[in-house]
Amino acid sequence: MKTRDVISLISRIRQKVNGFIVSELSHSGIDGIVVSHGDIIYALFQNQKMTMAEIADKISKDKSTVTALINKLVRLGYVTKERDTGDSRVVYVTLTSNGYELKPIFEAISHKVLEVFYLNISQEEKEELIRILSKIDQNL
Amino acid sequence: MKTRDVISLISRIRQKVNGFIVSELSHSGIDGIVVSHGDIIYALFQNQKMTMAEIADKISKDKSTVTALINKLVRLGYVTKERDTGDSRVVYVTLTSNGYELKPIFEAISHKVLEVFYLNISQEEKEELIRILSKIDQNL
DNA sequence: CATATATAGTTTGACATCAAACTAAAATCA
DNA sequence: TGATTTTAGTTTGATGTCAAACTATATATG
Repeated sequence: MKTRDVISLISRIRQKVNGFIVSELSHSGIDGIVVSHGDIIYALFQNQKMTMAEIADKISKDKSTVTALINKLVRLGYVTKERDTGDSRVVYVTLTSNGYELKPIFEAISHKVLEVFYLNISQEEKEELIRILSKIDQNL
Repeated sequence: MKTRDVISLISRIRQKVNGFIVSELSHSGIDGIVVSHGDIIYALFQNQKMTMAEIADKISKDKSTVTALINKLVRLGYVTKERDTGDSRVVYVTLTSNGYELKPIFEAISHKVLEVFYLNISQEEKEELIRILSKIDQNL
């Protein structure tokens, strides 16, 4: 019984975290963005310039999904697309200044989420959790 | 770093498990069903007769989502809907015989998923994992 | 009792998501 | 070099998902 429970538990936690993040974004006046958009922006903080394929790989979404997500971020003014001059199949995505301005907000939210997430969880427990989850991740 | 990782880890595991389940269902000749449908059917194995609201609550989905999911399950012949004779707002959902026939298949898949999921995870680790995840679930 | 409020589900519109088909360009290779 | 294959992205169609508006019925309240 516990066994099957662990999967619902994981689903539920993920869903709550996503809800939490979207709600926090909304509180910061950032609307119309879902976690996948956040993942893309987050990835671009670390990698100024990424191709569509790199983004798809990074956020584990289908490339056609990424097309839609990026088009929305373009519409919202957070990123721009430009074709590679050498290989014109390739599209590079970069943050606009509006996009960069999200960084401190994202960091604050990230911090806040983890604060709630890890409330009353000791350092040993955190490490144990990540260790076990990593093993499971590799199993699958 | 590890901190934010744990959330991607959880998302990734959930995604892999979902993919695994859908793939297994497909191997058993059951197509056009996603995990949410599975969750509903699973819930109905334990509770022969449920209202739409009960199902929504059980699988943590919006009631309008449940309307769509149930309509699909009706179309596929796995469940039936009928209105309460007393309170005609209420709709009861029950499994058809076709639906019941899924039970052994679901059990086999559930078993198989957990076998892979928990490969090389000791009993202590399982318990520790569930204990920590339950705390996190309550934090959120 | 009549009006107001609450409740159960459905409908509608928007959007994330995927898979499959498609387009265009690059790389391979014969 | 010309044909084939591979690669990067987009488009299209289907579907799950949610929130908000809506319908219909039941309950509460004056």
